[in-house]
Amino acid sequence: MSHSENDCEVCGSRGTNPLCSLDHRLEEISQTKTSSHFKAGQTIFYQGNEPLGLFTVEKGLVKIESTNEHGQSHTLRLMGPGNVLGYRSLFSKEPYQASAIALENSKLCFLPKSFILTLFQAEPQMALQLAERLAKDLREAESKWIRQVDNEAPDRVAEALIFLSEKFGEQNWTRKEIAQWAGTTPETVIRALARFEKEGLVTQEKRSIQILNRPGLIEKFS
Amino acid sequence: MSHSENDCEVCGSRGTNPLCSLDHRLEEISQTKTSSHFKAGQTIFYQGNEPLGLFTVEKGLVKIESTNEHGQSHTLRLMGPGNVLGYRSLFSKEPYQASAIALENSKLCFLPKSFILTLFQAEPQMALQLAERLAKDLREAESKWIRQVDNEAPDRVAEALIFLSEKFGEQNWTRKEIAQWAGTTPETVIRALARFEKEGLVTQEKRSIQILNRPGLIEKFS
DNA sequence: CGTGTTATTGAAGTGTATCAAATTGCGTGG
DNA sequence: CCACGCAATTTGATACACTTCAATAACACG
Repeated sequence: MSHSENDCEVCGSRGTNPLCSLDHRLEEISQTKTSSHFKAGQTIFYQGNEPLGLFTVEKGLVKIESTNEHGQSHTLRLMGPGNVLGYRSLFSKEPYQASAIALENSKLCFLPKSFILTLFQAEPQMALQLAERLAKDLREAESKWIRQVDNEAPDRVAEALIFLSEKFGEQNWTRKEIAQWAGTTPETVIRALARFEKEGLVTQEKRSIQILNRPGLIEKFS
Repeated sequence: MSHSENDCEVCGSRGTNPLCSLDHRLEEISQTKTSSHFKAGQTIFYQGNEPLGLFTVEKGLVKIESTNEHGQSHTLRLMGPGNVLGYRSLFSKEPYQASAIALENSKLCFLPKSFILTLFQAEPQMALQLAERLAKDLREAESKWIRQVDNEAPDRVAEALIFLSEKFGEQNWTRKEIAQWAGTTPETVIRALARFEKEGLVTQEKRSIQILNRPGLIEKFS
């Protein structure tokens, strides 16, 4: 038996993705799924629309971002290889509360809602694994609100630097992207970075940021 | 057959509680559960501890509150009759990230973790209903972070007034409790209330607040 | 090589936390 | 039932962190 490029069995992100954790369902999933490519900047789904199903990031990086009526955007979550997209709306039976946008050229596979629901019926532990993800997201979201209240902007920038580098190391984040994650403005990010550089915590070369003293940054927000 | 006061079959919060939605399990649940009373101010579970199981609010009001190392507390969620406590930690397999404290004299019933897990095995749709709650909590938590970033303190106070009165009407909230919900200080709440009173949106009689112009308040944060 | 995006810096204004002090209101025990 | 004590509320003054706006510089890209 030969495997095409689109075969789940040879997918690199299979190990970390709860949707593909069941060997005996893999062939069925492989046949049902659709593979799609998105270029950097393209939108995978839009805030306000009805959920279609679940996406899995096979390669690339996707941000979940919410835009208010004033046009200001904030980054809520980031999804890399093996991560699932769209489960919040699926579980809550609500429209998407945010848009999903590719940050780099990405490959995703898609499973329609009807199939997912049948799968949940037959394999409840799969739903439970996604619910576990949901519960952890909730902890992170509530923690983030608290830190927004308690910590000052530079501390949140420090936290953003640590988080973004830890989870998506190679990425070259813009000041604006860091601001949208830290809940502040690009100018404040720049001034915080200048201070961190003076304190010897980071260096800035052109537009890229290198962390010199990780513990020093971590101390700022904990 | 006679029913005791502690019989699930005559429990007022049965209709809204996903844990008691299955008629054919009700007797089993009724036998397994433990009923407990908590006076206002008493703690039901503590941040940092391992989850024991799930609580259901039968009567009263409970706040989920997180306290940081500096002793500042913030209210994350509020639970009234029919609401379940402790599901986040149960799903995420993490310790409690916050404490649960009774705001008024409350009656809760408790089901141990082992029983819940068996129940989930047998009745997956029950787990899915809790996951739906989780997904909605996540939406609310992420929205709250965004509003903390975008809106000014008085707007958040207006929002707190609307939310708290809508969901737990009769309650007489202190300025501090409003502040802990709105992510600000009691002083700022007081000054916001004074402004709202001058604008004819609310009146303050002693320590109680009456909303005069609901739409006017809503407009402040939307 | 030019054009648009991103980054940087400065100045100005303001919202809100913080601290301190006075007052009000409430519950408790005498 | 009143008086007391304590907590909650209120008000004012102060400080400052951060947003906002604007103008310039650096860089990436076609």
